[in-house]
Amino acid sequence: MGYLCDYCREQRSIVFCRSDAASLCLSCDRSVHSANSLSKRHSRTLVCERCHSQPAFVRCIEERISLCQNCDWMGHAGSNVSPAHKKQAVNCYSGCPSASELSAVWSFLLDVGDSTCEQEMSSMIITYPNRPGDCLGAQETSNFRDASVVAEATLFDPKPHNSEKQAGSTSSSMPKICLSGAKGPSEYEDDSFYNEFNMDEVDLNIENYEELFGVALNDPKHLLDDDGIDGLFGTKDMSGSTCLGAYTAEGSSVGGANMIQPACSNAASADSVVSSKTEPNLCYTRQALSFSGLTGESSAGDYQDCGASSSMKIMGEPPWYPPAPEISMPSSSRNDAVMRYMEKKKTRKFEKKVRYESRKARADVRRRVKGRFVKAGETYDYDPLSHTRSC
DNA sequence: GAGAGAACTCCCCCCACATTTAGCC
DNA sequence: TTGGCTAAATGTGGGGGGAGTTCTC
Repeated sequence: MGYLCDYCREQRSIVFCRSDAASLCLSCDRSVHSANSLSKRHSRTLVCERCHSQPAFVRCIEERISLCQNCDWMGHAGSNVSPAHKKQAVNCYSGCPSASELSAVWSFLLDVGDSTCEQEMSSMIITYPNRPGDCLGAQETSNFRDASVVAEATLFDPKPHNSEKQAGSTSSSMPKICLSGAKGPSEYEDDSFYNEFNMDEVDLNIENYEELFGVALNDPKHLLDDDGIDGLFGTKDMSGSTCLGAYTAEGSSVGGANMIQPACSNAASADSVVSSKTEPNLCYTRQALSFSGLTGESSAGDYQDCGASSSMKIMGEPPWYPPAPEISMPSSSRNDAVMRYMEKKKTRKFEKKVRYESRKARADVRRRVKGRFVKAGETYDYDPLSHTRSC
């Protein structure tokens, strides 16, 4: 049993939201991030199953565990423990994906050729079934990032295509995308593949989570709040578009350019609104569905940045802290993260929409008396330009 | 447990004036 | 139909203060 959801504190945390620096269960994740358009942009991924405090960026097939960059490094590259473990990249996602969409995001963990893909997918999140045969071979493992290339090319090419062609020499044994629709590998060979992502067909019912992940939603906490203000509990609008994130691999033919785009990287998300506005996500939009991801050439920091590293750094955490056997993250740090999450939840509001920047620019330099504008030339007690008071 | 008061939080309102919009010719 | 002119409406941010909530005794 891992850590409990930072929000409901009842369910096991499954995903990690970097913007909120919080680990959430799936139902809370959906509840929280369906609140408004800003929260929908939060990039989430699986939570590291070792430290339970960082977003997982890779999954070790041998150990059947999803790991963050740090734990992966400490457990593999940084030690003698099976550095050649088969690994697969773990995608990020944003928005309020349905169960089928979520399964699509993470389905590369499964062998597309396996007819039980959907079945396995359903249990993947919870149990992480050991499927050594599903993943990359040892050769591919060392270059697992290429899998993202294939995955992305397969995902985003608007036309049916041969993934092997798209992937080039590395594609022959690359895992393909398996959608939760589980119609079989042939699904990817025609447009029906993308029909899976057609918003008209996307099931946004939260019940899908229960169907897919077996997460009980009976807890009233999972219901959206009525206040309509707090981004976490506000709007009941469930009709927002779904935005799934996945790794964007460098060299991808999609988008027509090689892009080094740390999709999940952004300035530290001390404020989710700001981070959402500035998040340089590279979104490939097809209807209402968009993907973004990491470059295959991203540095370790880039991968780390896909998770909470930014906020953790802001909190003064060293980027590479050694994990403890059971709890790698200091409890104080975790508490800090939870505190930040709660604080943000408390203070989050809909941002004020500035319609006329010119007026804002003027207001920003207008002199005031007790907050009120004063006529030009009159005495004032506050000058925004000099931040001084004249009387 | 109930009530009173203090402490705290939230949010509306005010101001001047450049800009925008609407109406008229 | 288009352009020019005028008047009214709009919107911008910091701080005060009222209203509501929470906490303490």
